Amino acid sequence: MSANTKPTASELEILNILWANGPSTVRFIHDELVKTKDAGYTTTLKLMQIMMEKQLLKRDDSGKSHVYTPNISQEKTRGQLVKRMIDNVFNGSASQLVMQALGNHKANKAELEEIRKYLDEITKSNKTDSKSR
Amino acid sequence: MSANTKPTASELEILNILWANGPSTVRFIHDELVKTKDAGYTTTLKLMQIMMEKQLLKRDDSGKSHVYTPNISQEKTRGQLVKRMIDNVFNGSASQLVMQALGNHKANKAELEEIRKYLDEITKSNKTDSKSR
DNA sequence: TTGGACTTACGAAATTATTCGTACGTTTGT
DNA sequence: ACAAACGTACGAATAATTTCGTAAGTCCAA
Repeated sequence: MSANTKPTASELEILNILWANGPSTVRFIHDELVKTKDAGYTTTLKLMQIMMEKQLLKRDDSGKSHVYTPNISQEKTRGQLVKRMIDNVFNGSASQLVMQALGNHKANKAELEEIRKYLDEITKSNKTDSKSR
Repeated sequence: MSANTKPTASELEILNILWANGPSTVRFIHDELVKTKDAGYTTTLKLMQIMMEKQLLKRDDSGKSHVYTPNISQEKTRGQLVKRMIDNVFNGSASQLVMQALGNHKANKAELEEIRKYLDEITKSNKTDSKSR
């Protein structure tokens, strides 16, 4: 199902806006984009057309302005990108990545608690399931 | 000091080999690379020459074969890449990344323990230091 | 000493990603 | 009705990355 191409950096910017705001026109996306970077309108348009071809986006072209929707989920995309990073940068060790992320960023107390809770859940389901990986 | 260019995917492969094995010749790097992908020898050579220009590598060209050394640390590079991913993919939330990484990968018990220990350390130093970030 | 194996240097092709100009159609306000 | 505003399509320039062919130097064994 759906697309399997890795989004480029620019494509990811567009996807982020779509995931945050729901289905949008090129105009809307572009107005969001120029808040943080320079870009011509047709550049944004072209990018989104290419993303259509790659099946990263779907669109409804029944109205005057076309309305675009992501064709890949944020969740799945994040998973792919994280996996790639674990493989390419951390030699396959997720925990190395985790510790790098924690050490780097100085998470606040609430975040740390959230992570600990999550860790407890995983540990629990690991205990019942004797064959850990 | 040192380089600030972001290594490309191919460059990262080379850096990984160097970080794992220490200073190496093009021949050694290339032999490692072809274990996992197709590549011509001069392609590897050229890549490493370009990495020299970008100051990602240093080299000793006193001997017959030049010996290359990374000019950026694995630690620092990992930090940059993780930061970029947190900003671009996880809207600045390190804990989101952490949980994605943990949920994804099914870390084993030893890894989880390691992470928990690390978490404890951070929590402790957070407690003494009243102003958490 | 000479030829083969090995090396570096480097230009340039191939590939991929990004940017933009221009043409052209539709809508809208006057 | 018509011009300005706005929208899409699309070819092509530019830029960045990756690949490779070819030339030329060095080393060493026969």
